[in-house]
Amino acid sequence: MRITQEADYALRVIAFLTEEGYGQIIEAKKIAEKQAIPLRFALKLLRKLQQAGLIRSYRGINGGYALNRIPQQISLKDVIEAIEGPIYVNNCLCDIAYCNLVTEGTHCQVHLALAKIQESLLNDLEKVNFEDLQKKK
Amino acid sequence: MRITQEADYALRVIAFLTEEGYGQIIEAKKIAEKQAIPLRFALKLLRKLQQAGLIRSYRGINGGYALNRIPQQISLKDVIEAIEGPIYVNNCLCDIAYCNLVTEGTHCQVHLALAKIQESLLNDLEKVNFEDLQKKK
DNA sequence: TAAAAGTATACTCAAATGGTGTAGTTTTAT
DNA sequence: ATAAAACTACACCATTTGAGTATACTTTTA
Repeated sequence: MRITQEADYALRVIAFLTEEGYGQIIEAKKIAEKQAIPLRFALKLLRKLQQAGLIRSYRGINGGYALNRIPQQISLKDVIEAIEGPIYVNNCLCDIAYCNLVTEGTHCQVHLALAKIQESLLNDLEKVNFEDLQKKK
Repeated sequence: MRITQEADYALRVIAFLTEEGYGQIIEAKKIAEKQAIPLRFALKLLRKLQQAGLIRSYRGINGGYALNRIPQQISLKDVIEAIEGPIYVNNCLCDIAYCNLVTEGTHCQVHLALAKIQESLLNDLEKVNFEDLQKKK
């Protein structure tokens, strides 16, 4: 019931890019140092953020990474899912094949309850964007 | 961001004991079979539920397990934490030593936001009890 | 007093997680 | 043109966690 270290790093990377300003290109080395992330690990994680369309990269000298959307349009959920894939509170909600207790095609009461918990969690994660986070500083 | 299979099993065990009725003693073998949990694994998990005070055990012939509280007083959170320990949405919220970005003794904005998410999640998990779950059937 | 239950502890195995290493490719300042 | 500074791709490694199993008990009661 915990996000991974990698997702935590990723959240802080986006927060950092937000601080530096939308449109600013920052090289991986600086990002990694400032956020205390091992460089190679940061590079890998940055690529995932890029593939998810949250940031874009610039190669060559003076290259680096910049936000690809305004901070207001990036939510906690976007970042976590960019790293970990879709969020599911339990296996069964991810793939019903995991559920050995499916009764006539529907979930059991426990899993229906978890589905609601999940929905509310996703909602909460979607509501927080990085512009808000920045403002609070 | 997912509960473990073991916690999922545990939720269903409590739901099952609720169905069977408060005060009913059910042996591990039956619980395991009905919930499709490997027997030895179920035994281990049942002990955790017992140590958390959610169920109690009866040894010897005709022994088994029974709820130790009325279903209304057992929440999803109680069961999950009995198995997995306290719920933390990220490492840093569990132990601030994990956080390499602590600024003047307080959490960074990202971690403050996660703390709120966690609070709301815990709240949701606490609100659902097994009497409610049972009623919905 | 034997059998049917639970208890305790330790082990195994596979997958996930966090992190590295090597060998590229692209871009731009000179 | 070209060298250096960036990103890219992919494969590897070590630890931890998760799921499940094995062995040897203890307790209770028919």
